[in-house]
Amino acid sequence: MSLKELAAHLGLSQTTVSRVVNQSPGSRRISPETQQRVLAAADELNYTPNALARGLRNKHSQTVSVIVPEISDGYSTTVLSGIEDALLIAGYFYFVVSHRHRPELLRKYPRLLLSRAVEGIIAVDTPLEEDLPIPVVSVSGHLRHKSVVNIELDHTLAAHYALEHLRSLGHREIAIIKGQRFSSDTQSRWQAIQRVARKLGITLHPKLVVELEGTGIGSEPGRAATVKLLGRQVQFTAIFAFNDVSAIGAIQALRDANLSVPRQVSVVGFDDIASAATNAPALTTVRQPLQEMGRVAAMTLLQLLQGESAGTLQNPIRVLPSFVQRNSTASVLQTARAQEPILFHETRG
Amino acid sequence: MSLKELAAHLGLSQTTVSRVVNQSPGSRRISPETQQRVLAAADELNYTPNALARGLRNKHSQTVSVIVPEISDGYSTTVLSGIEDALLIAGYFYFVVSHRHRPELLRKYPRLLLSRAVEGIIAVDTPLEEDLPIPVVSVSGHLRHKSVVNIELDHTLAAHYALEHLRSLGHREIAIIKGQRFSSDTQSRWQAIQRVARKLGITLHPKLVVELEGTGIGSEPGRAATVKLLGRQVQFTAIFAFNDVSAIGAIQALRDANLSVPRQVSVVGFDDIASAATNAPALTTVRQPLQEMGRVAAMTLLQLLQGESAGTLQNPIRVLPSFVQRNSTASVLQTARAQEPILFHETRG
DNA sequence: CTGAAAGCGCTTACAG
DNA sequence: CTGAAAGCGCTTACAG
Repeated sequence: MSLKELAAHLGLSQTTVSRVVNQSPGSRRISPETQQRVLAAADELNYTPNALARGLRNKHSQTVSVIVPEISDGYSTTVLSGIEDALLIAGYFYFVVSHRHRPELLRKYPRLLLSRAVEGIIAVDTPLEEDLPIPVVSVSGHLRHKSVVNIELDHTLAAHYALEHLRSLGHREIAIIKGQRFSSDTQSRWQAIQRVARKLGITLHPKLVVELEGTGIGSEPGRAATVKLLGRQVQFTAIFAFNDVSAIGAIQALRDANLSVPRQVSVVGFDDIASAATNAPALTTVRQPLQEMGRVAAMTLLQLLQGESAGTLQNPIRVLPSFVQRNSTASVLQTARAQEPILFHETRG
Repeated sequence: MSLKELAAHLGLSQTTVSRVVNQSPGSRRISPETQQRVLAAADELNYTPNALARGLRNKHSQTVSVIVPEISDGYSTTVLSGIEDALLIAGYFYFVVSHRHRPELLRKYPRLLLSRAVEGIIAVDTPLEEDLPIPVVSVSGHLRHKSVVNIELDHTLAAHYALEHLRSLGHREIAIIKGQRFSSDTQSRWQAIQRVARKLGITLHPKLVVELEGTGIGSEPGRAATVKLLGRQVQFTAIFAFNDVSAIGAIQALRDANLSVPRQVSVVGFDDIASAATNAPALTTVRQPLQEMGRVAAMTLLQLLQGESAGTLQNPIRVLPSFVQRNSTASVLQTARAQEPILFHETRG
């Protein structure tokens, strides 16, 4: 059922019918009776305007895209659920694409999306190389292009929560699991940790710093990093992990090495994904307000599409972490280690 | 950069340029030199065809939609990751919408999507009321419309895995947590459980059957159902939960009631979402090949879009579960209960 | 080997 | 108060 057919059916012009179904300005002067007739017929004949034609004519597609590293992880999807709320209310639909850290996908997706006439892009934890001709909002992406508005967590506060918590529990030998090189948050989080550690008088021994490697998903990279850490034979009583999945992996590795969490080693995660609360043990973690970050990102993009300039908005837009204390951390005084030193190298295969 | 501009730049007609950039049949007879010139210019001037115009003209948008109950849960997103692989390779993009079990969204989304000219829909665990004029593939949706191809798990085998496992461990008093009324899998899974229980000689006491209630996400509904179960003061040594998140909730409720899993109560989940393995205790569960189900759904939809008729395809397409034994189940002989009866009503508030 | 022209389904400036 | 016509950016049947 096209507009033309509907108009023919009513004995009216497409112009008139278009005006009333869209309640466009021009519809103000159309007689109420005609309006009723049109609306009734549109409803009865189940007329739905063709969004392709409308988009072509109006030069806007009411479509945006969300680009994420991986659709199946808890991080991206929590952000997505926040994005969806704001977007669908505004009448926008969105394409989801995931690049899985593959450089060729990162390169070609922006162009592909442009050819799909998306009006804007939300990039989640994704480094976008080129400066795009459409508005971009970046969540945890730390992009420095003019047209990009960044939504960023306050990493200093985040680091403060975690390190101060561990320090107050008596931990001094704290291992850090840094993020993968390709993860946008890795640098800023690591810098914040160094800054805060210095302020708190905590020394970060280089041998107690490992980084996640590879594009593996789930807890595997965290497990591998922790195995490597244990292999270095340097004493530690706590681990601050880059994110919850790697904290979960770290706990697996510690358990495999017969180290009890939190009795012998405390572990702090990051993100507070859904499974953090149900993990064994339940994860003490720095919570990112992921859903809120998604909602803010979507609302910001909507503003940009409304014509707001990226320059006039606050940029970056900061969001605040919170701290969730559960069962993966404990006082170092209560650990076995306080009684008898644990020789980590004993645990090596 | 439009086709018209590109053509003007080259001193050629739109027809010719269109033919070569699309390598359409007509391009066979265009001189190699012209082809080279066109391709070079297109590349240099960064020409990207307007997908809206192309879709309007060709009557296909190269777009489909995936409709899920909830974007932020592990189930939908694992299916989504399987869908994405197959779809993007074929040059299709997809809109994601989530209905969150809200009837008005379930009613209006199909129309909205139709007006967006989507060529097909993949419905994940979602009941679609009307028969749509485009191909629909349903994952765990159990839809019975002519135009719908269903991807369905073999629920009989799934029930067999779980119940036979529990029976072999000595469990006789097995509680069942059924799914929410609105969940498409609820009926078929429950029927399979009854059938298999009968075959295995297991009696399902009506008082040991509870159902998940409400649209709450995460583990909360499973926890609430288990609290209700405990309140009924009927003896049981095992729970077969509708899915992993409710199994996780059940374990929380049992722990709150001072019942140890698996020492006093065994719990079997369903799905094998990512957090099943890292839960405390790690979940014994019936695994659905969710990613494969997504991939099969996408490939099937692609076939239908290629003109294959739903009638000629196998329907439903069955996929097989597998069984993953972890630490949430144990032999009933080793339980405390074997020595001394546990009075569940003692645990009530 | 190449092109002029029609038409996909809309919206809107212009006219009456 | 209503409509005829142009045009958004494409593709393709038809013509030469």
